[in-house]
This record gives sequence, structure tokens and C-alpha cells, in this order.
Amino acid sequence: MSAENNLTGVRRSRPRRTDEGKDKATARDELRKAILAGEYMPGERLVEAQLIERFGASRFNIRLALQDLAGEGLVEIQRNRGAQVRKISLAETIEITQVRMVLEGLVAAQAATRVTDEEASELDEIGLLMRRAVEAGEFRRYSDLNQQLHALVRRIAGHQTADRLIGTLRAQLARHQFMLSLLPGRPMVSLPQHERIITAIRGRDPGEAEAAMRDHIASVIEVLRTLDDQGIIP
Amino acid sequence: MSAENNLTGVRRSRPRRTDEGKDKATARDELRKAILAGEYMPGERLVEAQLIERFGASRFNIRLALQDLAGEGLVEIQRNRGAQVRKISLAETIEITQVRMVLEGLVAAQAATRVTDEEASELDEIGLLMRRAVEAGEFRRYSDLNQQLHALVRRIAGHQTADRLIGTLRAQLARHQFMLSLLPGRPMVSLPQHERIITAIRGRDPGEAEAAMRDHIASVIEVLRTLDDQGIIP
DNA sequence: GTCAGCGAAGTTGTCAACAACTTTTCGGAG
DNA sequence: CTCCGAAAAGTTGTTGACAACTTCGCTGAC
Repeated sequence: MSAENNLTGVRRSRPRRTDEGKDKATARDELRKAILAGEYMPGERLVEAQLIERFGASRFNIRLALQDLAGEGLVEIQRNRGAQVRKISLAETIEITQVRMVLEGLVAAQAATRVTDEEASELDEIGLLMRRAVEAGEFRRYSDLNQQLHALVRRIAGHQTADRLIGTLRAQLARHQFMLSLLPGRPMVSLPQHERIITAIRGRDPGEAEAAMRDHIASVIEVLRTLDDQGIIP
Repeated sequence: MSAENNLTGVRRSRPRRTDEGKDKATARDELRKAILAGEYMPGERLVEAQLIERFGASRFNIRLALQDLAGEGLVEIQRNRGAQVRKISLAETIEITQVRMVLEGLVAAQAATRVTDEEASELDEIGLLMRRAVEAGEFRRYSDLNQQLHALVRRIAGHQTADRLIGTLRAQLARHQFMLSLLPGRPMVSLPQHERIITAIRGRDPGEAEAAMRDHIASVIEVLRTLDDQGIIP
């Protein structure tokens, strides 16, 4: 969400290799990765001194990194009380997924108007691999392919604004994200939905592509509501 | 005789209540307001020293404020080159408006499922005022009412996630926003669209509410594309 | 026992000085 | 006159020290 690395293409006149102090961007990316990997749990305090030790960056850069992640909704900063990994309620999870639904719907529609023949082949390829993964019961692999498919659709659409927003929203749900794919029976339901999306984009039918994507994500929301009734997610 | 250390005896006037040093949040809000008011044009450099003078905040807080506004997409920061008001191309304006279209569509749908009788009256009220404003040729007032209507729909929906995103997107387009309402003939086109939105929400018809909102904003996108062809907007 | 008050420890917020980088200026060689 | 390069000016990036705030534990009166 920022153009901060100005790679001028010109080599540095003054090499400063020996410095191992990491800059803001590096610290931010590593910390985000750690949070998404679940190494810090929601609600856990992020004490600056500890982060300095772990990531080897200066306090200044650590603070900037925390500010950035707060902007992304991954971290919550309370004045004079420090930062903690943001807790996301189920209600908020549903809201976020609803927004993802309409955004990915928009992206799917745009992908349908822009897809090239080559990209269509890529879509087919992923669809095929998905079907195989489901038949083989490789659910983890199916989950990966799921992400690949959504990423490919976004790449085809080339909608930077929607793309960026979807990225930050997905990050906020990273914890729940892959759990869903592993629910018993989920792949059987979502596979035909994915295939419908692929077919619509291949057929260059924006309306159908959007509808297919929205139905797909709407069914995820249904599952979330079910989990709510069962009290599975806090 | 380099740095003469200041003895603890003389602390400039105590940094208590009376001190006018503004904090990050205040500086950020005031700077954002100034940018949205057009006091800084797109592409204009935001030199820290000048901002310190104008807003009376410390450099530290000015920098934090700039970071925040960069996160909101209002400002662009290039490393070692400072900040400037972000320029938004027409292509990006269209992208942002497309995202707004689907987000406000979602919000309208949700508003239709939640609207109370009292809120329905408020909608009617605004609709009535809009019609009168158009008939009286008060376009500036119509533009205000337009914003009020959208804000009311969002309030009714109570969708925090979508609400926040729409807010930041609207801010990015603040410059173009009100220009559109002032285009000749625009109110005549958009008034019935607004009335359709109101009717749909009143009728508690989510699908129709979303469709009405999307058609409305889609027509804005059409105008943007037209302006592009005419080369009016850079 | 307990609870208010007080102080220490731990953590975050802010600042001013300094370092590094970019842009501008200017003198001299060609 | 123009171009090159280095110094100067202007601006931003970073650091370490310190101030302010929160939390926790201790003491002692009741």
C-alpha cells in the first residue's frame, strides 16, 4: 500500500553492507509474516523491546512498522498502552467476507472482459488440478489451489484498487481462511462453484462471472453463520 | 564547544495543558482537511518544515501524520524525497469508483434489510428536499443532499467494514466528487436514480436496492469515461 | 484481611541533535 | 557556451536520551 522503495536502478555509490539494522519495510513485512503465521495470537501484546530483539531493527523502525500494520488492520494500537494483535470477532469476519464477496465479484467480472486465450488455459489448468486434488482427498493442496485460482483471477482482471483492498482483507482473515477449506465436505461443495467461475470467465461473460464468484463467497458466509450458531468460533 | 546541555532547571514553559503543541491525530486531521479543501494541489510537495509552521506541531508528529495519510492514499511518500499530495489518474478514479459502486451496493442492500420506519421517513425527507433543490436549480444544495443521502444509507446499514473503506475511497476522490454534481444535466439524470434507491430501501427489497445503487454509480462511471474521451480531466 | 496511597518497574511517547540523501549552485575545463 | 563535477544548500531519515504514562507491588493504617 505504498510506494516507498524508490529503486532508482542506480547502484549505491556508498555500500553500507555491514549494517544489519533492518529498515521499516523489512521489519513490517517480517512482523506481518509472523502474525499471519500465527506466531503471535490475537490479543497478544506486541512489546516494542521484544520486537527489537526478534527482528533486529531499531525501535524507530519497529514503531513505524507497527503503525503500518495498524493501518492494515492487523494490529491495534492504544495510546500509551502499546500494540497488540487485533482480535477479529465473528461478526466482523462476516462483514469482511461480505466486502470480499462484492470486490472479488467485481474482479471476476472484469477478468471476464479481459481474459486472453493463454490465461484461459491457465484457468483450465488450475481447474483440472483442483478436481484431481479433491478426488485424491488432498485437501491441503486444494486449499492452495483455491488461493492460486483467486490470485489468477485478480491478475487477469488487473484491477489494482480492488486487488490491494482484497489483499488487506484476506490478511485480516488469514487465521480463519484455510480452516474453511479443511472443513469436512467443503471441497465437494466449492469445487463446482470454482468450476462455474472458470467457465464464466472463459466464456467472457462478466455478469455470470460476477454472479458465480458472489455465490461462491456467499456460501462461505453461510458456513460462517453456521459456525456462529454452533459457537465454534469465539 | 559543541552541544551545550540544557540543565534541568529551565524547561520551556511546561508541556502541560496550556502548551499548544498538537499531537499526531490533530495534525493528521487538520492536514487531511486542508488537502481535501484543495489547499494543497495534487503533486504539490508537502515539506515537513512548512507543515510544522502551519500546523504548529512538532516534526515528529508531522511525520506520523504524513505516514497515516499515506496509508489512506491521500499522500505519497518517496524515500528521501518527502511527501506530496497523491495524484490520481482518471483510470484510477474509475477503478476507485467501481469499487465504491460494489461497496455502496452492498451497503444499500443491507440497509434495505435493516431500515426502521423512522429511518424510512428520513429517507423520504431527503428525497423530497432533493427534488425541490433540483426544481429550484440549487445544484450546490443538491450536491450536499446527495452526500447526506449516501451517508444516511450507510448509517442505516451499519456495516462498519464497508463504511470505513467507502470513507477512505471518497476522500481520495474528494476533488472530482462534487464537480460531477455540477455538470449540466447531471441532477436531472441522477434524481430519479436517487429516488429509485430510496424506494427500494423503503420497500425493504435488498436486491433492488443494490441494483439501484449500482446503476446510479455506474452512470457516474459512464460520465467519467465520457470526460476521458473529451480529455477534460488530465 | 484489605484497601488506599505511594513509589518502583516497565513500557510507550516525544524531542532535538545528528547523519544521510537529494537537489541546486557554481566554477573551471574543453 | 556547454558540460562535468564538486561543494553547498535544502530536506528527510535515524538515533539515543529523556519525559510521561500505566501497571504492579509494597507498606502501613484501619
